[in-house]
Amino acid sequence: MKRIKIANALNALAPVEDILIKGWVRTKRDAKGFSFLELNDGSGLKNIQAIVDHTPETLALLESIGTGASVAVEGSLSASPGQGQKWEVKARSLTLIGAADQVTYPLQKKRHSDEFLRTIAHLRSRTNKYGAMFRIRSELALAIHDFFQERGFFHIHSPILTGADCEGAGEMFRVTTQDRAKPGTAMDDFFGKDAFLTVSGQLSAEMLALGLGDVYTFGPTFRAENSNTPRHVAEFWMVEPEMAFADLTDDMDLGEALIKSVTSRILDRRADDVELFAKFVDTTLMVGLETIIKEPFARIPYREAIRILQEASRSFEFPTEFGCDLQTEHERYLAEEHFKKPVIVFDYPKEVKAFYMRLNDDNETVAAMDVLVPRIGEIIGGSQREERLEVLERRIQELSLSQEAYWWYLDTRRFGTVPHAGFGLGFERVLMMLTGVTNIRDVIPFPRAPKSLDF
RNA sequence: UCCCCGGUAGCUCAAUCGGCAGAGCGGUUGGCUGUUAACCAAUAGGUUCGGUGUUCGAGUCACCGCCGGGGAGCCA
Repeated sequence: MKRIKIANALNALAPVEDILIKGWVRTKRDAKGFSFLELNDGSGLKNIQAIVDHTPETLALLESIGTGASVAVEGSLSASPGQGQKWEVKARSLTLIGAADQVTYPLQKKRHSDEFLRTIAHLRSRTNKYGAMFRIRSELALAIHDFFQERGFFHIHSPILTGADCEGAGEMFRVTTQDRAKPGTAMDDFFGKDAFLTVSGQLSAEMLALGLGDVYTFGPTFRAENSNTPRHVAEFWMVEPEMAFADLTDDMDLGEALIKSVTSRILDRRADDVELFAKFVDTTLMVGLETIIKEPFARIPYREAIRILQEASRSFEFPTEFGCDLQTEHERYLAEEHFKKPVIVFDYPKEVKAFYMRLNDDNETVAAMDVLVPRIGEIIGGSQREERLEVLERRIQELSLSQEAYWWYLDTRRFGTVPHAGFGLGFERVLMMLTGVTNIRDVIPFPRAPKSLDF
């Protein structure tokens, strides 16, 4: 008989005479003459309850079946006389697939701390919370692809290995095939030059956008920064759309639409999983998500943000003068206290932003924009790109960067340049936003961070 | 990397002034029961993160290190 997934079995409209389910035992309760087995196969949050009548054979089997064991149950899907579930499986046969020793199996039938579960990341997807998390994670990835496909964006694969530290986004991991114990130069290495893991797919995305029109990348990104915070990991996933013939307003419109779209999609498709987080992780989650969907995001120029901060009734540790980058405390004040909803800050001083961002007519600011979300902070960072060859060359010079290294980048401004814009969206930070989980290490199955490379 | 807090049973935590190392949950055993993180009873379970030191005596005090959490920086 073909196995049916538990999520589908629980959705049945009528009783089913013959059904086969397989899953892991979440809990076993013994009654007089029979036992209850609650099974979960990961297909959904809800367990299915199986009723196993005691016979000499099943009693022997049930001895070695406890929390964590994997089993197969064949029987009939029947209306449950008990409270709490519509359907249950009346077992005709029970098979033990893999036992779990009750003394050493680390997952108990009770709540565990996130810190402990992180030490058993290989097993935590068997808990309600992490099962829900990784189902939401999967749905979010699909939601992002659908959002862009519906708008005619092409999904491109930007390289993960990159040749030089010219991506301008922080410390990089070096990739080498050389033996640490033997001396050798970069010339002798695999690529004949230094190689690194990418910190951004943006430059590639720009090149492709200036040929395909609208594109996006969605891939792993690596930062070798020694960041020890609940918001940073060394390996994370980033979504980077890039649009030709677009300006900063188009960019902000796209970012806002994307966040709104994926939020409603998750609430629609993974409602029960999100509900778990709303119930046990952050009781204000639903209100916040409704606000994100319904309310237009606030949009203010950087100068206005500075003015708001200066007029704030509270004081800040860091200065709030024109030219200062916005600190975490400033971003949180704007999103959480002042606007109480997502806010897009744009037109930043050129000094605090990257060389490729388009210089505004005031010669002081660039067409950059950050989307700040309550509780999370920066979730999107983007800009209109500098499309004017002379201005771009001057900016590269001002920042003492190498013209030669960017020859191909500059070529696109040399031949048929067009205004274009894009941004980077932190995939894990969206998951934190959607679930209320406050540590980024708990939204990715196997987090990589300084001094942490297990599993 | 900097600042603050923590590390005690499988898990979550307690232990007064430096004086016999405990509880709840989980496990095991037995009982009860169409049960819902079932219930009742009994029971086992310890290198108090590691090292060095102070002391008659250290879970407790000092120093060094490791690990975890929170805040900051860097950033998505």
